[in-house]
Amino acid sequence: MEDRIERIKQLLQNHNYKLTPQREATVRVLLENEEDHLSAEDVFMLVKDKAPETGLATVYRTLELLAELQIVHKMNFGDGVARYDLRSENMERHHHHLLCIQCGTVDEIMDNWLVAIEERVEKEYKFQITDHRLVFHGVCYRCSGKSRPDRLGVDPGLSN
Amino acid sequence: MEDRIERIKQLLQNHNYKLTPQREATVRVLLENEEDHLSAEDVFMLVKDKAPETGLATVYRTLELLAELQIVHKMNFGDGVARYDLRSENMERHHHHLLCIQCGTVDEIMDNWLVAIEERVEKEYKFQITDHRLVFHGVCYRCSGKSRPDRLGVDPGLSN
DNA sequence: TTAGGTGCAAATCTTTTGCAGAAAG
DNA sequence: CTTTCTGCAAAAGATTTGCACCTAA
Repeated sequence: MEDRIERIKQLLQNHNYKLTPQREATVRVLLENEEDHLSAEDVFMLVKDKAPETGLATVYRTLELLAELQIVHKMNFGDGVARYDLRSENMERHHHHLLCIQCGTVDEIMDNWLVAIEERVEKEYKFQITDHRLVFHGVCYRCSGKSRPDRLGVDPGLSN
Repeated sequence: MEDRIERIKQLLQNHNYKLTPQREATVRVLLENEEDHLSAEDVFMLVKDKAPETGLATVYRTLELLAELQIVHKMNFGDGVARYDLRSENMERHHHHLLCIQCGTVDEIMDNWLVAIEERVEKEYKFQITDHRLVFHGVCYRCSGKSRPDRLGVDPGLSN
């Protein structure tokens, strides 16, 4: 937790940005909700708990900044708001989403199944890949009354 | 062309919707630009050529309707506008996107590479897939000064 | 005839910006 | 100090909605 903040602080400073209290609060919120895909408004409300004087515009600016520095991912699930999530430091690009069309939950899955496909795309389409976004739409285990799949790991919420 | 319109007309009528001139013009625009990924505003401007009295709100309403009926795909490439494209009738779900981070062009590729992956997701994550969205971000053949890859087919524009 | 559609303008919602006043390094 | 930030309120876009008037089937 603290070490990750420290690392992000370094990253900011390397680019001549300051780690203000507002930015730190924002980063903490993201860190504490790594499992979720928060909208700017979501983040704003959570940030207000830590630093009540923070303005919404600042949250937007911070999220944009963090996305530029590739500290967070900005995503769009088609519900009219951008959603943000921390890029966890190891498994970059091995990270896809399951969007439930019934309850709207977004689960994350981690796999590197696309590696072979990426190679083919690069070759056959002369396209130099830097990133990808893969979202499966469908019905999640909750909505079809199944137990939580082992692959998803323990239910979120308590860590940090 | 005409037969596809006829089929869409049937589909609408099956759901108690009418094929008004405005809707027909919208469908024709989508049909004539199958290769592209038009925004609502784009569609609106093209529809005005065919049916000048049409309002923007109607275009939005039509696109939403067509998306509900799964006649078009509504997509979000992160540039702040929704983009729409006809679901061509056969190769459903075998259809991905290459988004160039330099020129912004979106190319379509067709492949069923994900079939095996979908099976694993369904089994290992207990997730019943209905659809997926796969976008590769990177640099296209144009921006890296290469020739058009064969796999992409002839340059668009003239068909129908 | 009548349920479903339409255009227009106003309303909503998300995100961005201008600016004068802070504050981090 | 000086450059970078911040809050606020206003602006900008995209999309939706209310309403009185049409029109496809």
